[in-house]
Amino acid sequence: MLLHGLAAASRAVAAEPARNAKIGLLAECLRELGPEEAPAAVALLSGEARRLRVGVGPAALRDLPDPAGQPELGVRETEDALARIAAVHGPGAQAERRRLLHGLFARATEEEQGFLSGVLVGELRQGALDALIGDAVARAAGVPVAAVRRALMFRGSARAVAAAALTGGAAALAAFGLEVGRPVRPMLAASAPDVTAALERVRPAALEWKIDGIRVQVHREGDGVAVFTRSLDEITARVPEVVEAAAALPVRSAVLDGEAIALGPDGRPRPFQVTAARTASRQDPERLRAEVPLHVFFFDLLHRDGQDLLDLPGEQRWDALAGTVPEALRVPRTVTGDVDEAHAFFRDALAHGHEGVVVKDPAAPYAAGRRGAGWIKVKPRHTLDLVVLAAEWGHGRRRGWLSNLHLGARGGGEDGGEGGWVMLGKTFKGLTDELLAWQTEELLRREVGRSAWVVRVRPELVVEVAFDGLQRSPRYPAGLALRFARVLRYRDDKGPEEADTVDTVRELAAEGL
DNA sequence: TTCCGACAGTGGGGTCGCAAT
DNA sequence: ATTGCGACCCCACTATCGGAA
Repeated sequence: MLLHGLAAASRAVAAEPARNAKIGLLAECLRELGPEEAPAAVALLSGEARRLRVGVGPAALRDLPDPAGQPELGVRETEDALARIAAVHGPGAQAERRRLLHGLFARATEEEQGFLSGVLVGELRQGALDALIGDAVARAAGVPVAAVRRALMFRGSARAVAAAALTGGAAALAAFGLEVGRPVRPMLAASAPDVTAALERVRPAALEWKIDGIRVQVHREGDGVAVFTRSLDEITARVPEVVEAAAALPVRSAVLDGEAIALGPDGRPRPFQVTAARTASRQDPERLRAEVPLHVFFFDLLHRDGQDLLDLPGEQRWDALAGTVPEALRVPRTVTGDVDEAHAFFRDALAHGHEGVVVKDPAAPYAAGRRGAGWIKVKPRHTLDLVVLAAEWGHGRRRGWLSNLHLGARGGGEDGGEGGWVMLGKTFKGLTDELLAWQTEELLRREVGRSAWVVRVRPELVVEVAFDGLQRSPRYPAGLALRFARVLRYRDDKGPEEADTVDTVRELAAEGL
């Protein structure tokens, strides 16, 4: 099949609102492609092709050659071309990548160019990613959806699962299982506003500290250890402390789930930025660990000595973990049905400088790759009343609306802020369609200037903003930025002169927020 | 040669709308 | 009613390349 056909299918999927219909369109397309070409199509459609690190982003897509008049690119050929671009490294790489990219785009029609750009920046916007594509693979191959889902959980790659399903059917999918050394998709947590709400959903529950580090999945086989991130990238060489901790466990083989975090000499967590920088760096790990030591807190055990545990209830997995991992390497935990006791545990986690708690259903199996209701995270919520300084035009379904808000605190003006307002960050979250329409109108009424994406406004509207914490910022004038800011509501009862001041924010930061 | 800007990619993430159940 | 999924974009950071100093 030509890329043309795939691009057309993607466009049809985007235009179709119903999920079953999207799956039907995708399945039909995969059937037409057949087992030879469908895996490549799955890689392109699901965003997996991009994860090869093609090295092409929005900037490289800004000036492109004129499109071809006639479609001629094949699906397989396109995937191969992207892989070739990804393989280019070293001096002259940018020029060579550009040459290859332009060669590819010059052979693509206008619609194909748009499709390829979407693939490369991960913005296909067809309303179908991994999950729906998985369902489409199941339908095209005539196998149960559950079989595909399970294979996907054990094998991050939708491409590989599609190839197996379409050539070997259910039997081939059944061969996918937990393999020590190959990462599975980590189980994710839903969230609740507070401990009480979480316990209403799960009771009694296991509560564990929520550690603000990076997720690690640790595989041990004999003397060998491999460490993977949440996105299944391998970081073994960067985290020797984790490797040593796993190597010392009294097992032949194990797959563990946990969180790695930089702790200070007092045992209190360092800011997330410190952990992130440490684990992202590929410099000499021995020097790094001397400067910023990591600690690992394990909270789950998926496999031990030849036995898969992930279908067991959480309680049993924890018991197995407790029998395998010393207490110092386990996340602090309690089991209770009592709301007061749960609150006390939550407060204790915060008192130790941690992020909050994860409330877990003791009966829940390990639902890899799902944001199931089995785990619920709870974090304290802070709020500020801030002023809207400007807004950016939205994309996709927010096109035509002012979406992303620039948020400012009241300041003396000596902070480099404009007109006495000090910008602390942006947010586009928490806005309903109704609110988007309303704020677009109200903000345009207050417009004082604009550039390509940004409309600056008179600082008159006050929003109540929730956020998780404050972080050091090299970008914003106060040297501080909000973490995970989202809009709760517009304060029509407050004028800008009643907004929170940057001094208040500084005090919060000093308190360790 | 060294420095620095631009870019890509990765870590952490919350909330809404809607289809399906 | 609830759940699952995709879309909407945030901020900080490192690595890399390539051109300026």
